Amino acid sequence: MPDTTTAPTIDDVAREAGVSTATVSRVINDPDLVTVKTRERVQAAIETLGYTPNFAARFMAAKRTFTIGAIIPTMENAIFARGLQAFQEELHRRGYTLLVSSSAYKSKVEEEQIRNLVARGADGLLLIGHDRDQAIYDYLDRQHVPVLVAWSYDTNAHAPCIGFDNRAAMQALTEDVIKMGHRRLAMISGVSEQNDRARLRIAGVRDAMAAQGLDPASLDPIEVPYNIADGQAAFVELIARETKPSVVLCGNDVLAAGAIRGAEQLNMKVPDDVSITGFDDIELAQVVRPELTTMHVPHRAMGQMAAQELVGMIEEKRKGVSQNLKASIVRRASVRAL
Amino acid sequence: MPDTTTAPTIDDVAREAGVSTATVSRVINDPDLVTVKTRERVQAAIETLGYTPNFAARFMAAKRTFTIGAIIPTMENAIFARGLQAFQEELHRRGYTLLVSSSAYKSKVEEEQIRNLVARGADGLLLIGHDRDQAIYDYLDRQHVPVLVAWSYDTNAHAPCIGFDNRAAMQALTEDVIKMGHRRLAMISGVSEQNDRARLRIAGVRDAMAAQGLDPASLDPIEVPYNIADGQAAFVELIARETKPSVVLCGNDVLAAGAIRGAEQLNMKVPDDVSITGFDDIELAQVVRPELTTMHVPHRAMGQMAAQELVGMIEEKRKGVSQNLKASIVRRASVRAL
DNA sequence: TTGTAGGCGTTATCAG
DNA sequence: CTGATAACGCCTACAA
Repeated sequence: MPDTTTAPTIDDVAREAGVSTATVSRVINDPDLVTVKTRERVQAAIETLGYTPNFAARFMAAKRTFTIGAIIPTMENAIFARGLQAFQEELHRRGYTLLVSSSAYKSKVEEEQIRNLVARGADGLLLIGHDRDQAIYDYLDRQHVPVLVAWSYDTNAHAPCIGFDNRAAMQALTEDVIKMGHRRLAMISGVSEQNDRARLRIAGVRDAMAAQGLDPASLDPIEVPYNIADGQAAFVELIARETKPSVVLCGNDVLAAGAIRGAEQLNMKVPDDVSITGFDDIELAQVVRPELTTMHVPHRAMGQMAAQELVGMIEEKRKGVSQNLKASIVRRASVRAL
Repeated sequence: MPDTTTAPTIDDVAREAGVSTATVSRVINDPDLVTVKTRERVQAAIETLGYTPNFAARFMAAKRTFTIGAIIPTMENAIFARGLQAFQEELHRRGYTLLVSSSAYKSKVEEEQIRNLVARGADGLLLIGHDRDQAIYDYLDRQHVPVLVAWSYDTNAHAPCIGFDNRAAMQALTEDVIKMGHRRLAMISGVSEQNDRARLRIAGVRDAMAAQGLDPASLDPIEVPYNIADGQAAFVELIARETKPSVVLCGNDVLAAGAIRGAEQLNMKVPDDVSITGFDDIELAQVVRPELTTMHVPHRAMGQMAAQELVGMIEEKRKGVSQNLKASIVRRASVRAL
């Protein structure tokens, strides 16, 4: 009598089907190696017992899990949602499962999650941005876990990446704004510590200022967490400065949405009294009024390509090749020419 | 010479520290059982080798992973984000790691993810809503994996739940609207198949209509996926009907945001020409213009309580106890009295 | 085509 | 307090 109080194992299936465990294993992993007849018998046994292979055991024996881990800074806003969705879809298509954790933008937490996912046998990891301790890369190296970085392109970095040039993109957007006549620039940035995207976007604004004859040092960005309330508060603070900005460049669309609220709060009209730009072009950018002028990021392409590349690295045991995707300016109503 | 091409194991640590593997295991899992001296020696060895215990092996031996799995319908919009964040934080506080997958509202995918998480040794599972095949609950039962359902309260269901009464909440919101003078109601719902939240919200609208002397059968909800574009299209379709609605009740805030865009597209003023309501009270509700009258759901409380309850079920090996949280109407500018 | 048996990295039991 | 050693469930040579 089978033990129903515990999950069925491959032994139970073997016994039920009257074959060896090796045969059961084969019909699961390489069905062609088994006669149709026995295969069917085994499958029936699996069915009636409701057997599911135990991943842990499988992993220990085979060292493969067909699982990929992704650690994103946050699930609270939609910044990574679309890209991750595409990543997951492509992974699914290739027979991999995605496990995701969020680090709340805390590097300690991220490290913990990385170790966790690795210890759990993730065949590969997707990380956002390059900024993290070298020790983590060393660890990943020792564990032979392929890592791919997304959302940021930087060939000098330790890991291959599928992303875009945050700095150049922000420079382009800023130059566009300057060319529309803006001279008094202000910026609301995400917290730049351990966040290359935020850091590089600030640098991009300064690049543009320098290129257009403005003083880069005069930019004094406010750094706040990426959420609407903080963006709003930062905007109010910015407007209170002695030289009131004509445009507020935001590190992302969420912050920009907050800035728009800040403007409302101060009874300022956007873009008549002040222009505002975002970054990322998430759905939110078209929901707020006025719609945001922002930098469009190819979220889905990035996610999909990342999946392809990471799976390639795993299956072909090769180094990843980085890709620099194109981000492009989307001009909408939140900026006006002066 | 230690093998540096492969991850260090407990054996390596034991050798390095000159103790047995059992001792190493002890300093990791129950440090008090070991002398301070040997403990320190072992910890040093762990440090220098960069050792991380292998979860799979650990799971096989101990049958515990301190991991909890959550499967949410989507990560693309923020509906579940805040609650999940709170869930994760509470879990982290209690020493558990959260692994999340998204099912894209597809029951087949969800089932796959469930099996995956279980096979992977999840100590417990968080699922959204009650609607799924009985077979899945049976499977979970056989595997002795505790399950908790969130976002929906229903004591007749197979699993304990931490949620709110979707039906009663929607009824309350609808009655509120009716009492403001609205008689021509229309609804944009999420796809209700395998989605009790959507289904119950429709029922709630009908309950309210019946209670207020309107004909429930006259409601002919349009069901679309939960996203802005579909909400917009549905709104346009609704307005084209022969009896133009005075209020459009939406299954959630995302759909409502879409409806607002639909109104803009048709040059209708909200709430002057048509009122619109949402559900969930996510951040989006306060970003759109006009701000949404909606049903506030206690996302964070729900997530936190779910974590507490699920951990309790796991650690005390007991049945879960359901909780009916209170959702409350938030009146903002998208509805006007007639 | 199928079966046998060793090993994967830990934990836990039982001695010492 | 510490050390052997037997599981845990599966995969994979190797044999038959």
